[in-house]
Parts: sequence; C-alpha cells; structure tokens
Amino acid sequence: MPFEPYDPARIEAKWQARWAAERTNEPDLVRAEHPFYCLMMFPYPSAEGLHVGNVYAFTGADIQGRYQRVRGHQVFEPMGFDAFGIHSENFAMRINTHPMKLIPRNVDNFRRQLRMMGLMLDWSHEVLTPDPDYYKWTQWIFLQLHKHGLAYRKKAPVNWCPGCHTVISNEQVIGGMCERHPGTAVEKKNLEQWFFRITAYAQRLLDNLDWIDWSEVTKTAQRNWIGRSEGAEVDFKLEGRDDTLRVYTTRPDTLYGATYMVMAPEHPLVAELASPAQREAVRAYCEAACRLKDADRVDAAREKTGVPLGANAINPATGRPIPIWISDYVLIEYGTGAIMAVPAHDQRDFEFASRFGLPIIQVIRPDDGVAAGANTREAAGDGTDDAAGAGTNAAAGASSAAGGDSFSPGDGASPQGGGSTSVAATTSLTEAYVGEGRMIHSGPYDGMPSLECLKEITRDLEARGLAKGTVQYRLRDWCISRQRYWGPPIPMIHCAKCGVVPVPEEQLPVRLPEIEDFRPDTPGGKPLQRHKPFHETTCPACGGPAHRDTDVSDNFLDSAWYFLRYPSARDAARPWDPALTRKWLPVDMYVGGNEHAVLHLMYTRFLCMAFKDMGLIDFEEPFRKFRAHGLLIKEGAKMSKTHGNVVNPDDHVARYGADTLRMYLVFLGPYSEGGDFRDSGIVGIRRFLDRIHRLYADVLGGAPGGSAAEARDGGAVPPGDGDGRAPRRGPLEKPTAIKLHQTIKKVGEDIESFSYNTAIAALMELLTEMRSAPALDDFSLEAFVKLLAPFAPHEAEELWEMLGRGGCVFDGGWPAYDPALTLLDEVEIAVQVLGKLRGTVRVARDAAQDAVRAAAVADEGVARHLEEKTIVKVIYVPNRLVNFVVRP
RNA sequence: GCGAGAGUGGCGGAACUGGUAGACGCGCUGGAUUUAGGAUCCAGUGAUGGAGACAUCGUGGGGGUUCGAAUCCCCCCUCUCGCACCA
Repeated sequence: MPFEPYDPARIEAKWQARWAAERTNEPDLVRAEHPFYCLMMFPYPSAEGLHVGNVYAFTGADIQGRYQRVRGHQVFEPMGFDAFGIHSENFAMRINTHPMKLIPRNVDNFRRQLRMMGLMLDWSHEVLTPDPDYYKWTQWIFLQLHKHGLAYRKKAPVNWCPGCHTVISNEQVIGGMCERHPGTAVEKKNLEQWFFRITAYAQRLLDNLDWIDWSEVTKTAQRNWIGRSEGAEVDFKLEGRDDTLRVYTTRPDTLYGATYMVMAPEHPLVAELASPAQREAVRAYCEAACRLKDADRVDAAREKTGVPLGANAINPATGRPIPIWISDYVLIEYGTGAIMAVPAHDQRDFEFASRFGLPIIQVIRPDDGVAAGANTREAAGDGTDDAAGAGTNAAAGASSAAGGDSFSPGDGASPQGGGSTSVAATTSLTEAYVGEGRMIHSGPYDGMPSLECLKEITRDLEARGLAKGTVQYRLRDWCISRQRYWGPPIPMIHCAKCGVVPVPEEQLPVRLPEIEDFRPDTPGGKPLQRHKPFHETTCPACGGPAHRDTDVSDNFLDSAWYFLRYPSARDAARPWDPALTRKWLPVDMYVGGNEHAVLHLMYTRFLCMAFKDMGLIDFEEPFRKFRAHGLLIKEGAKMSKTHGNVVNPDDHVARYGADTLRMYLVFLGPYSEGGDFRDSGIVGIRRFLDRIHRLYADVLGGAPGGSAAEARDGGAVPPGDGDGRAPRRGPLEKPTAIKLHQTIKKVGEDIESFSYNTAIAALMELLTEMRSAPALDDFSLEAFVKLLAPFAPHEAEELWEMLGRGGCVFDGGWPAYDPALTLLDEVEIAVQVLGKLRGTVRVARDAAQDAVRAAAVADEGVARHLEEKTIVKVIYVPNRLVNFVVRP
C-alpha cells in the first residue's frame, strides 16, 4: 500500500515540526485583513504540568480559532503564563526552591505539552507575567489608576488569611474561608492598604451586561456579585439629641413596622450613644464582635446576639420612640452600618425580635386571593377588618425582653416607650412576611398596595427632608496590596516629608529584588521590608531618605490586562501599540472557566472602562464574546490530587494521540456543561480516526484490500469494478451527497454554538455513509477533511497532503453547502392514530395532505386501527407526521 | 435561605419552534474473517409479554393543557454550581 496506516505519533510530530518551521500559526498582525483574536485563559504553570482541565479549555477555544481560520480569517491565538502570585510562591516554599529558578522549568514543560496538543498557538507573542518587561507595565497601570484617583490608600477592615500571611480580596473569600486554604478562616484586620475604585464603575459594569455577548451563567454571577439594590436612606432623630441616625432600607413601605434600630458594633456613634448603665455591656459586646472570625459571624444559622444601647430614636412615621440595639448581624461595610428593624417583614429582624422580646407589628397584609400558604396563620381572619380587629398588645412581648436573656437591660431600655399605644401587633406571625400586599397599621397609607406605598412614602419623607432615595451595591473596592514577595512591587514611595509619592514612570520597572529568604512568615516583617537595599530609597520629590512600598500587587492585576499586551508583546516602548490594538481588539472570542466570573472577568472589565476613560483605548468591553466551558469530572467525581483521579494528558497522548484526546474531550458532552471523562470511551474516537485514515488510504492509494473492503463482499453488493472494493474515485451518488451537505451545514452550526459533541457525531455518520458509498468525488474527500480539521488538526493536514493538495488545510477555505442538497427527496412520515404511532409511510417531500393521507390509510398497521372508527379530524404536519383523531 | 442550571437505556449523552424518544459513542450479544486476537468488518441491543407479526409501558414523582408533551403550566423530590445576616 502506498500509504502507511494511521500512526498518530509519527503524524503529530511531523506536523508540529512543520507548523513551527513554516510559522504557520503566526499571522502577520500588521497586514491581516480579516483579523480574529481567539483568546484562552493563560495558565499558571504548575510543577505538575498541564492539567487535563486546561487541555479541555484550550481545545475548546482552539476549535473556534481553527474553524475561523478555515473560514478565511487570520487568527491570532496567543499564549502566556501567569507565573506571578501566591500560588507559585507557596509551591516554591514547599519544595524550598526560589520561584525564579522554578518558573523556567515549569514553563518549559508547559510549552512542550501545549505544542503536543496541537494548539494553533502563536509563540512569537508569548507573555510571562514575572518578566520585568511585562510587570513594568503592570506597575505603569497602577500609576495611571493612581493618577486618575482610582487607586487610593485607606485603613479598613480587610481579610487577612493566616495561611497566606497576607491580605486577600473579597472575591477570594469564600464563606469566610480563604479560597486557597479551605480550612482556614479569614480574619479581619484593620490595615492600611491600596484599593482600586472598582465601585465607581458598578453601574456601568452592570449596565453593559445587558448587551455584551457572554454566557448567561457568567452574566448572572456578575449581576449577583455587583448586587445592586434600590432603597432609601432615612434619618431617624435621636431622642434627647440634635443629631440623627441614618439607615439604609430597601423597604421604606414598612416604616410603620420599624419597632427598633440596630447598629453594627463598629459604628462610630456606638460609644457615644451608649447610656452610662449600658456602656460596659456595649463595650464588651463590641470587643467580642471584633474578635469573631468572619466565618462565624457570617453564619446565618447562628443565633442572633445583641445588646441595647440604652438610647432611643424616633420613628419618623409614628413619632414614637424605639430602642437602639447593637448586633453583629448588621454589617458596617454595607449601607450606613445601621438599620431600622421591621421584624414583621424581615426574617433576620424577626428572629432577633423573637429572641429579645421586641414588638412585632405587621404593616402589610397579603392580598386577598394570595394563597393561604402565605406565612401568616391568620391570613384569612385578618381580612375581616383591619384596624381594630387584631387588637393584641405588643406590650406583653416587650416586657418579657427585660428579664429574659444574657444582658441586663439597665435603665431606659424599655422598648416601645411604655405600652400606652394601642397598636395592634400580630403575634400570630410565625415568620416574617416579606411579600407584597396591602398596608395596614400605617396611618394614612392603610389600604394602599405596598408597592405603591413604597414610592409614596419615600416621596413624602423626601419632601420632609428625612430621606433620600439611593442605590447601593454589594460590590466593594478591590484591595490589591499583598504582603508577599512573588509579585510586582507596588511602585510607590513613602516619604516622611512628602507623604506617598509615585515612582516616576521613567524609573519603571521597580525591580523585584532576588532575595534568598522570600518567605512571608519569617520574623522581621514582610520579605521586601526585610531587604534593606530595596526598602530604603530616596524620595523622587524631595530627594530625602524614603521607603519603598513593600507590598506587591494582587496576582489578578497581572492577568487583568494580558490580552492587551499579546499583540504588542515585543514592544519595549509602550504597553500596547495603538494601531495594533485598534486592529485586533476587543478580543473576538474568549473561552474559559466560569470560576473566574467575579474575579478575573470583573477586574478585566473594570480596567478596560478605566483605560477608555483615560483615553488609552477606544473600547470599554474587552471581549466581544465570552463563553464559559463546563467542568470536567472523572467518573462522576471531581478530579483532584486527593481523589487520585487526575488524568494526565501525556499518558493519553502517548497511548492514543493528541487528535484522539482532543476529540474525545469535547465529545464527552456539551462544552458549556463539561463532561465525564471515562477511560473506557476514548477508544471510540481512536477507532473513528483509524477508519478515516483507512478510507483515505484505500480510496487514494487505489489499492484494494484492507479489511473494510473484505467485509463488504460478505454481505452488501460490491461496487463491482474489478477488485476495488473500497469506494472508487468518481461522481457522488445522491444519498451520499445529501448526507455530505447536511453535515457541512450541521458541523458549522454546531461549532458556532459550541456543540462539539453533536458535530463529531455528525462526522461519524457521514463517515459511515462515505465508507459504504460506491464512489467518492474530490469535493467530498476535501470537504470531510476540512470539517475534521478544527477537531483533529494533525490528521487533517496529513489527509490533505495525501489528497495531494498543496499548502495548509487551514488555508483551504470552509466548504460551502448547497441548501437544495440538504433536503431529502423522499421523507418518512409518522402515522398516528389518536396520538399513538401506528406506522410510517414514505412519500415525496412536501407531498400534499391528500396523498399522504391516502398512503397512510393504505398502510396495513394503520388500517387496523381505523377499522370501525370515524375519523373526526386529521392533523398533518408536512414532512413530519399525520395524526388521525377517531371516534368509535 | 436566595439565584442559576440539570434529572432521558447498563454508561456518557442526542432530540429544531410541542410532532416517529434514545442520534453518536462506550459496553454487551450474535455472526464474518482470522493460527489467534483485547485487531477489523457486519448485524442486533429501553423494559415487559409473545414463537411471531404485534401489544402495553417508558424521559425524577404527582396533576394539568393539547389531536399529540422529554419539551408548555402547577405542586413535590433529588443533584450540581454560584451567592449567602448586603437590610
């Protein structure tokens, strides 16, 4: 045989060498006419090597890139390494090797593996975040943000991870634990840190989500993280004082039900408001609250705690005094750090009030017709009348507060100002009613729908100067200081005389010194602080002695702009070349994991908006399209070292070939959902590639034989031209042509919708059809190779060469399908009687109903079910089915 | 608790806008070829009953809408992911 059998080891090495030698994957960035920027999330180069999860992510992106390339785009698919950061540093500490020594070794291994996978990567634009040529610009970005007031320093309670020995951002805290140390609770420390003012862009970050073409899951995660809420800030007058206590609420409509106030223990007014009798209890409580770890404080299941301040505020709606408490369920960071508590309509307030016997006044009644499932026991009964009816008195509950629990109420803490009121309290509530309804016990607003009341009452309060409608966001500013070694030093200088002074741009980069002991836990301060030659410097403003900032910036800053650098990776004079940037950005397609939805992807968007506003770029959204891939699991379980079920790509490539591994990974399931990797299934893909190769070898080699051909004379009719039992080269028969054109259409559509699994299934069907065809023409042989190319690039190149075509299959153009040939001439139609399948008939496509009906009733199986029945109705769906509705 | 998504053969998964459920692959069964095969090829493979043609059942559970429901509506259960005392 003139062609050798399928041998991925040989074929893949051959084409990888040729792509490198001919710079096949390095588009001319300056001259490209149809640029397509295909981006994948660059990896952190771990010592373990490329994880199969990375391979999955990259393959899915590479398929997009290669598909666009065949379609005629110049595709730029760069790669780099996110080698700065705590992750690398911790590993270096563990094996006691300096990260500067470690990184090159790991990166080399990653490059080898990435080449091995046949990704269409342009290695001439690689970026490496710890390279001074790169982090010089990371520092430059810090300076730009600083210049524009978006980087600032503040003392604030920040998240300190004792495992990392550094501060981490809100986004890196998961349920009070460090994302890197799942067993380690994050502590709150009051430290002076650098922040980026991402909150200034909260609304824009939210608004743009309406139009950017991103995976919906990712957009939802971002919306939740930004957490916009509309409400009002309301001022409550303090009893016996001239000033007020300001709260934030989203439910001004429940104002009449506000029976007490709660301040966060950290609230600045706490010490001042505490009555002499309560001062000691309050101080003790605040101290305990500060010691509480975030993980404990955040636990919603924990019983509510608190102490009364011994002071009252005046409810502006009722004019009555209500007591002020402090409790750690109110957070100082959100809103104004104080709330009005409406126990009847807020579950947390309800729990607190129940525990401490505070009055609960219902002010919204579920609308009539709202199901009894609404959570009041008296939903029905209360409907009979509203005001006088539920005349239970709150005082009973209130008084029990005093003796009850672990605090001593002291003097004036008696709630609700002495029980003289006859306000109805609905003691029958078993939990807070948070829904809408009609107002009750709300003076002039009684009877009004609560939604209307919300607007009305806000307006009225605004008119009286007591409130202001406001918008709040959950999003906090981005803390970027890290008390570690392995990152870009923050380019700031602290001078006793001049204060905090930026390093002049021409002095960048501020080089990270190579120091022996880089561990963060060595006594004597942070690594950079201990290193005198770095720490001690002169002030750029006054020339006097000064100190460098000894923190490094967050790893997420490195990765928040790398895609801007790629096209200009070799530009020493500026972070990005304006012309190249205009041509290639925003990124056309970005593919990556959704675990970065609120970290990397949010920071990146923020930086882009800031750059746009500074006039540095002319777009504000970095990625035209973003698609999140799903999670790859192994036999139903998460892949992890502890499970010992990590799939090593090297093994599978050695055994089956890179093309097989690539295809198998995306064949496992829908790309956006991930897949379950089972070793047992991969042979199916390998067989598929074997069969493809054999078919082409047989057809093009002209040599008969091969087992495919041998089997055919066992059963089916042999094509008959001499000994050639494989398809010969010749005109395509119509059924094969139809299958071919249907597949061309389907594969293109499926790739665009990331349905790689069904695209591959379609290719398998087409192969079966082609193998049994008597003859195959050049168009079909070429088209199949092109359809295969995005998935199995090495084999596609090999087949292209076997076909005798010059050049590269990726420059060959995507085959066009003939719409007329995607439709069958004859279709099979389902025949139902009363919705049950009773037979099928073959008729011409688009046949008229009468003809189909005639054919259907002629069918024996159908006729049996129509006997002695009257046909009352016939439903006909052209080319699909006919359904007889009958009566006995 | 809130938000998003998902429950389909022995397994991974298909199914356009409500129109023949189970494409494709793994596995399994039978056959061909073979010295042999864990190679290759062909055929079969949801369950139950039946020799059979066929029939009945069948997409997490229960109701409903419809000539017709995996798909739409209501209730419930389970799983995954995200957020989680954000007022």
